[in-house]
Amino acid sequence: MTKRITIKDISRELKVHHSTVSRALRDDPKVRKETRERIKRYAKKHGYRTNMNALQLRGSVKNVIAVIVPNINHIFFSNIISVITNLAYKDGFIVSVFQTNESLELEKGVLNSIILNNIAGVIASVSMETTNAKHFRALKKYRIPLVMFDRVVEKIKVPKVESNNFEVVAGVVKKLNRDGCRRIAHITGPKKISVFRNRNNGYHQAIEELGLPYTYSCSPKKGFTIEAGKETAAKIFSNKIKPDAIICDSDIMMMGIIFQLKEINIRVPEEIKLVSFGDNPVLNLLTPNVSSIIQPMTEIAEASYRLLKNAIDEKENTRPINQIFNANLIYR
Amino acid sequence: MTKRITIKDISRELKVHHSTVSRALRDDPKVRKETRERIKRYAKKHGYRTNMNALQLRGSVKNVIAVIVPNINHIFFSNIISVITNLAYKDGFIVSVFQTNESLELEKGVLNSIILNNIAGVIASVSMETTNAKHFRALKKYRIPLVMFDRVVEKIKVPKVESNNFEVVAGVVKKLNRDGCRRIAHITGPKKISVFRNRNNGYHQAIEELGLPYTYSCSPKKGFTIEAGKETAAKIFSNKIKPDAIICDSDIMMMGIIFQLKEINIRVPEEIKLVSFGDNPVLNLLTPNVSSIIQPMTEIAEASYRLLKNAIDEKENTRPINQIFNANLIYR
DNA sequence: CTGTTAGCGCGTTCAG
DNA sequence: CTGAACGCGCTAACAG
Repeated sequence: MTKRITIKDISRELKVHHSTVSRALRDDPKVRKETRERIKRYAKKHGYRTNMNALQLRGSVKNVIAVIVPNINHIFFSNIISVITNLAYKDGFIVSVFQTNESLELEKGVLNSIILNNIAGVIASVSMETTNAKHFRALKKYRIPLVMFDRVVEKIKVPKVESNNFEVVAGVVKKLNRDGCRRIAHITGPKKISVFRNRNNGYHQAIEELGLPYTYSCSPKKGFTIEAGKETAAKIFSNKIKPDAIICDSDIMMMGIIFQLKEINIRVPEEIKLVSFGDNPVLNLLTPNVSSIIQPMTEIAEASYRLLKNAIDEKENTRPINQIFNANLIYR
Repeated sequence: MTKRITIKDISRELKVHHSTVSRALRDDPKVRKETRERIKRYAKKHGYRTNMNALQLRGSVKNVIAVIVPNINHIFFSNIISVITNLAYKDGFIVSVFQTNESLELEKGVLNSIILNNIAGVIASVSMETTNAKHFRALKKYRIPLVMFDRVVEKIKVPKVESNNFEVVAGVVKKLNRDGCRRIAHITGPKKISVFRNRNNGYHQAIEELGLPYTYSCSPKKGFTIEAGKETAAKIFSNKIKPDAIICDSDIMMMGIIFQLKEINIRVPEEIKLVSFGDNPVLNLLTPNVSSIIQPMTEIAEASYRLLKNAIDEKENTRPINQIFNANLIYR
């Protein structure tokens, strides 16, 4: 009651050696069946639990997986975490969640903490401030497998899971153009982060192919917030030439945009068409005039976990795999 | 590179005893400054990290906190986790997140896993199926402090953090009545869970005080989903007497209700007034006709963490504290 | 100031 | 079939 029961306690009580107890508890047939059962019964009765620390100290197992995200609060990330947690649980892993709050400094600290706690593997999506992968490379030194998803760093050779960002945005631009839009703007994130760069490249590529004269793209300084959406919309519509369509990488920001458009009496979709990466089902339901690009969150999460699991089991021999999943446009 | 560097490795290399290295690394003044610095320099250069498992095995530290929630995907819970994660990080704790998916069986498994991994402390909100606290009581046996929040189990004596559920719902009913509503319905969760029972009690108490003839309350079987909201709304409006106001404990369900009301052409708020516990800022923004009860999520998370931290530090001598925070109605 | 020894809980030899 | 001894990495107590 007052102290955790150990193998030695059992051995003392049952007058057998603790190594016998150890074997019995792991169903080693080398222990006589009778003794085995007696030991197991006693153990169960007294609520014996193997001490994971002792196991891990011996190097035989690690059972904690780390998930690093910029922000747990975002539906996209909380969904990913949710799926990973469920999968990991089935395999006997615990999931520790780390949140960088979009700060590189915090991200570095988080990686430190992960190494300190010798964790089995890491699934990560980087902060907006992250440009190089130096701190992630440290994991390799400690033999901790790493998988990146969504916001990946290109310079590091690890398995990665992404959406087809380039293609989907290019497709959206063309679709909008077919529907008559000629001044399409793209609100995205820092170019240094591949996911945003890819999307923006897809945007520019399509604009160019279509030969449209107007381009406008920008990225908020302080992360994707409703406030940033409002400000951005205000800025865009203070310009002389105003867009007739906006593609936005964040549904949270899109909220702010919608809000601001109401303020200045611009009707959606008559005067402007809106498309956003829409992970929030609530938002999808409530904004019948806004088109959504739906990312296959479950698939991304499953693939990320699977890749990490393989790396932990050393099935993948260092050959980094990139998996791309298709996002789908729901056009409204 | 190939293996994690240990204190012994350093001691071998630097021709000192490993205990000296241990002391030096912890800035023990008993080690000559010169030696100390030499050791620390070497350690840093070679990327030495203390092995947490060894520390934990010795019983000196535990640095993992578990947070148990029904569902990470819900804004309320992901918010709580976010705040706790940030706070815990500052104190050197890692946060492991466990998700019960509203299943009692899974919850039991989760607690097993927590005990197995001897974790420093637990912050929990129970599943919808949870009626007794037997599995939680096991934590006590292993001396793992527990704090419950939001969905608490009453029968167990641990620190708890809740909103003023009874009062806030009673207040809402009265407010609605002042605005002319006479047939107010309450959609809640299982009565076995205190948070829902308290809200429903507040509802009934106010109805009674006001002497209103109409009462209607129900709870979805399968948890709070958009689908459940649609079904519930459909059911309510197939009855002869229809409500002129609905209070809903879940904003997700409220989404389904709004949707269904549109289907059957009932106008909000002219024909019916809607109030929901609204944790989703996006939803708040988008539904100007729906009133929200805002829970002080940050405060709840902070208080929960603080209580747990105190329990871990043994500042609280087993005296269980209940903290109640006020939720606020934003009336629209 | 530094080295020696012991032990945290466990699994794995290696002997019997 | 079972016991004895050892070591994982670290710190604390004791001894110089």
